[in-house]
Amino acid sequence: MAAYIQTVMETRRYARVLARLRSVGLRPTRQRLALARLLFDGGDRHVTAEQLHSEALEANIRVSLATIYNTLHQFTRAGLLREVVVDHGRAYFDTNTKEHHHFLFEDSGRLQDIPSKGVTVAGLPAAPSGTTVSRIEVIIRLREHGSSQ
Amino acid sequence: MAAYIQTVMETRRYARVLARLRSVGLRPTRQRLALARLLFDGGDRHVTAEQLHSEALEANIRVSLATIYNTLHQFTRAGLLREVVVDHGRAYFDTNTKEHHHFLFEDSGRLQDIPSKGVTVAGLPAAPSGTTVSRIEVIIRLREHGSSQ
DNA sequence: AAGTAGTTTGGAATTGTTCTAAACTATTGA
DNA sequence: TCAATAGTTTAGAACAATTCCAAACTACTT
Repeated sequence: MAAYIQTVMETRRYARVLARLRSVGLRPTRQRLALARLLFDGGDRHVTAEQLHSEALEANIRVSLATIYNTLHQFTRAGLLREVVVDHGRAYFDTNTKEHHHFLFEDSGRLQDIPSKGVTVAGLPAAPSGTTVSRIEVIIRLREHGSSQ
Repeated sequence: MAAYIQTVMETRRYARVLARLRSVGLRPTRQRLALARLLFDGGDRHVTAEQLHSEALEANIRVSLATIYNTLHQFTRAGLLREVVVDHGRAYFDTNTKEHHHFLFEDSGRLQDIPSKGVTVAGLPAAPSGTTVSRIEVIIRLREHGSSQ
């Protein structure tokens, strides 16, 4: 019985991802489905390409790094992911696409979400003419105590 | 007379940079003095290593790219510059070290200062225990109208 | 089942940056 | 003023993250 429910949920989850991919014009290939599962089953995450690649290999999903990059960018374009830039040299992809901000632990490079709820940025000048604001990003850089910084 | 004043100002500027370098334990070498002049004579700027390198070569200052990188980092450590991360793959160095935020023109990658004066970020949760805020960064990403984005 | 258009892949290429070891130069102190 | 020495600069190699490429593969259509 529990197993049955499990299966139903599986199927539903599968159907959802599948529909999502289709709706943005991406074929639901083996690789994309597997990566979508790694990315979206479970809470919000911040991953790098390398991280996702290792995870995939550990889970016995054979994917090339090139495909990881392709997929991350396609998902980002499709609005399933959001790219966060806090470290030149390394791109993070955030599975939380809702408006929110970040704590950045400078020592480890780790990111933590700050829900946008309640956070307000006031007193900003208007966007220069000819432009529109595409996003406001607030990053709070943190230093760990007692570390050699 | 004008020429004389010019010379005095030159000398003063030189003395200032020189003292500044000395005070942070950096020898005032030919290269560092020349780069300091390129960086700090004139208003606030956002430069990449490559940009500064080209400028130096154009101004007939023979410096290697390695030295550009060394110098930019040393100046940053000394508090003469501030590093801004908005683009993975490219490091920007900002000659404005006062607290302030940035407009980022997404299409061109150009940065523009927003004076911190008047800008307030409210409603942020406290820093996680064991950490202190080292800096709050606000980046307003702009999309240019009529461009192919 | 075959055709075709979209995907995936390994490996090469590219880009920005750091490293290295040798040559050079500012500073110190005799 | 000169030599010693400690800090700098440099070209080029090495590196890391990412993109490009052209060939092999696979999902979808008919």
